[in-house]
Amino acid sequence: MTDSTRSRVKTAAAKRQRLMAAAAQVVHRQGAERTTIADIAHAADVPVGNVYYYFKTKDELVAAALAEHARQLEILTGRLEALADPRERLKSLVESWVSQRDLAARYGCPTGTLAAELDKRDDGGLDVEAGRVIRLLIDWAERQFRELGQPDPEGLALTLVSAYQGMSLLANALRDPSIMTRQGARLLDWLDSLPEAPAV
Amino acid sequence: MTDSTRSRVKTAAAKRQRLMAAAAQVVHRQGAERTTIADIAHAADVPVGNVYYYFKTKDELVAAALAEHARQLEILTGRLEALADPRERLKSLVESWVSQRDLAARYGCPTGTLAAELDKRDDGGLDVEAGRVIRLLIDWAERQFRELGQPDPEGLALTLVSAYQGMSLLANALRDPSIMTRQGARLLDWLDSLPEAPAV
DNA sequence: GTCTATAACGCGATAGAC
DNA sequence: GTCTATCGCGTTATAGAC
Repeated sequence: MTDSTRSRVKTAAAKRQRLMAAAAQVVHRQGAERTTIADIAHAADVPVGNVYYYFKTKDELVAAALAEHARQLEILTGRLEALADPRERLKSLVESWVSQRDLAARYGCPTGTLAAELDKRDDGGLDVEAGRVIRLLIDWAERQFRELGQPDPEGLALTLVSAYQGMSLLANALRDPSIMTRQGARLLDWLDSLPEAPAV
Repeated sequence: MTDSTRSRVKTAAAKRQRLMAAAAQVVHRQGAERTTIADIAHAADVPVGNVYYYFKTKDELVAAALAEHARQLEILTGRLEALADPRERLKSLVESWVSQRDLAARYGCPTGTLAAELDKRDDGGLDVEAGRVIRLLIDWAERQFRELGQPDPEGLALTLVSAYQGMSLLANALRDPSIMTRQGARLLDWLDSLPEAPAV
């Protein structure tokens, strides 16, 4: 590979990455259906017609947005692993949700709203892909509850993520960020109330 | 008003009602954006071009779908008022959610998914209207918690509706109706655990 | 590899015959 | 009051110049 080739590849990869990030952001704000290729191209500062060189269809761009959300989630959980106590990891997760309250009140949870939208389709497997991204979060939470020695860690993980999706949707529908703060506080109390090693 | 006029009016009103019910159903399944006027007209068995006689724009049809959901909600809560104990009313509400688990797993909560979709717009006031329908449910639940003598009835109502929206979204995203059953059971336990008249 | 011009299509909305 | 034919627009996707 020559230098010029490498530089061209690097530019192409960078453009592709810019398009992925732009797709994630614009789709979060406008929804997949209302977002046009031109919207994403403009946000990524890439010529409109050129987008098809990187993504053959619009659905591929939506899939890219999902992958970008999955990447962001992995970055977040990766940071949380630095904490020694799984309970602290979970509480820190809740706190990061609350810190995003203004964004959630305006556009909802990026993955949750996208999953809901894609589930209205009968074609393609994009809806299944969205479910997989949400599963990543549930599975991570389940591992934390298991480490805490909780019975039914999957049920607890489901409850936690369900609470997050619910409070995001309500904060969004009622345009009220304080819902995130108030319900987040309830979740923190709940996590604190769980016994360290419950009787079996 | 002559007999013939009344009969014409009655037919027109009936057609309008059919269109409202069809809009609610089709929009729930396909989402507002993917639903075309033709889809609704076909479901209501009304000639396609004739729809505009009853609803001037597509947005008016979406608003009609929201109104239909509000009407269904009032029918449900009206039935629950027959129960003497507010705790039983709330538990019965949860049970009705669980009984709709297959529909929720396929298309989510009708009002919640529609609200999330409409909140992606910056125009019109349809998103605010969707928030109002969700508020109806929260306010009703709040009255029940207040009758139960609970402190912070609004917070409890928010938690309950939030849990419903969250479990509906997860059941939908993961295509798993058993999530409604399991999280519904948790909600019933929670309602049972609330003291009748807590210390002030 | 990059970008422009345009084809092909589906949709909401309207005009006007019945 | 009812319905059909059609316009105009915005969109995805492609063909092909550079």
